[in-house]
Amino acid sequence: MTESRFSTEPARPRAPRARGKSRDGDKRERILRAATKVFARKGFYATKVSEVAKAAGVADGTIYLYFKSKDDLLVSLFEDRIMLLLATLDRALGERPTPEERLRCVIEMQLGLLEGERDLAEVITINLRQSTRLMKQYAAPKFALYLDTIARVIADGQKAGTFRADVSPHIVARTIFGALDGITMTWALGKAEAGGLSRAATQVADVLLEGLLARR
Amino acid sequence: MTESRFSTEPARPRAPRARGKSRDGDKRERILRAATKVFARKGFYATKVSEVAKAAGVADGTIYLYFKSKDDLLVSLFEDRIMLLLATLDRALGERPTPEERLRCVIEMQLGLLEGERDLAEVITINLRQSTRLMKQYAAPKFALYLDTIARVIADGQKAGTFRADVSPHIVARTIFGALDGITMTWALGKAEAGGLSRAATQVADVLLEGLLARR
DNA sequence: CGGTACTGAATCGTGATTCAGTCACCCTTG
DNA sequence: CAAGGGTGACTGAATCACGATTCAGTACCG
Repeated sequence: MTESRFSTEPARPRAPRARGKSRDGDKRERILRAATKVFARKGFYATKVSEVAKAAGVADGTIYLYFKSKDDLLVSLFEDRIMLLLATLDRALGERPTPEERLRCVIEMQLGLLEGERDLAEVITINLRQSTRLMKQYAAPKFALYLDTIARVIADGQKAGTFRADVSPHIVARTIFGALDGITMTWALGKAEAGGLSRAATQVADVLLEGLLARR
Repeated sequence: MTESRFSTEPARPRAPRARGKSRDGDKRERILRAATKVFARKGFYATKVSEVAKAAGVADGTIYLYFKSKDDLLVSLFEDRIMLLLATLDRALGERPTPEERLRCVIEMQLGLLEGERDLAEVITINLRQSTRLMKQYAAPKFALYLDTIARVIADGQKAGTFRADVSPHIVARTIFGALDGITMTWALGKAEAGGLSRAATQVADVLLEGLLARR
């Protein structure tokens, strides 16, 4: 957890080489899944590496074959998932022509990804925010990538004349992201009823779209 | 950090009795301020109690005269500040008659409180989200209080016919809170330019208001 | 004095990380 | 085909630094 005082990051452990069936990708994924579950239940700080190991059905030491440290486990979890979201989103956006559809797509996608994954939602909206250092150094760049994608949707809509042009795409992107993140967080902290997120998605989209449309 | 297995919480340490000038309220506040600064810089987990003590100019043990534990320090920080925000907000809302003004008031107040206090902003948007347990047990109730206040503003506006009635005040409240929280977080993680928050406030308010107004 | 606020060095449990082995598998060679 | 041995994944008990918390003692005030 201490600031590394070396300028060169220690090499991320190479995952054991894929062999035949891929026992390995399997194991890394199993550890990530177990970590999500345990982190969500107990919090990152209160979770012992050995508990993650037990939940994943591997030995304590095995975790260090796949991840540099406990921190790295958390960060990898986030990076893996957000990159997946980004890829899915990019693909989906390709098929939506109008700005309205595209905005709705963003909203439905972010909430949809977490709808069935309460644990993941908890980890990302709560546990990930451990330290400023962790956030700034590792999470912020990926966040920025995601925010840029949203901002581009807004900017395109403005250029097309669909969205009002008197607001900054970046501020709007942060607003949208924050709104969704907040919805997710309160959902995860509360009863997390099934379907709650998608119901919220529609309303959030309705309000934001209405607020963003250019008045003629 | 472990789940307390006792049904009765250990009594919060009584702050040393106020005497004459109030040396005590002073000291508690000094510790809270020091904690804010250090937590923001290093993160909660990586901060040693002794560092907070040094920053506050008191002995390590003194902290335990005012707070139950390191956790309690973080939670108290949050509770103190959000209760202040709530009180200020309630007072201000009393003077704003129209729903539009009231909504703008909420937005300006939440962002305004943090504009000059980057450290506090970091602690609340980032460090506070340590563990699910901490959040659920201590922070969530205060959050709920705050969200209710916002929801009431929305509901009143709907009753008055100013705001559209086809969205849930609670979902809208979460959306607004989340948007502001997200704006604050990205601001704190980034350059945190002076004035950045109030500039954002105007735009967020413009978009949300436009999205919420009833169309006739 | 008696009491209260405060101090800070010592304690003591903890848990991340390491590493010396074990195991399973496959390739080589006779 | 069997034996030998090399390779790399995996194991889990031991280490060892760390830092929250405690508490015996000091200082000060009335």
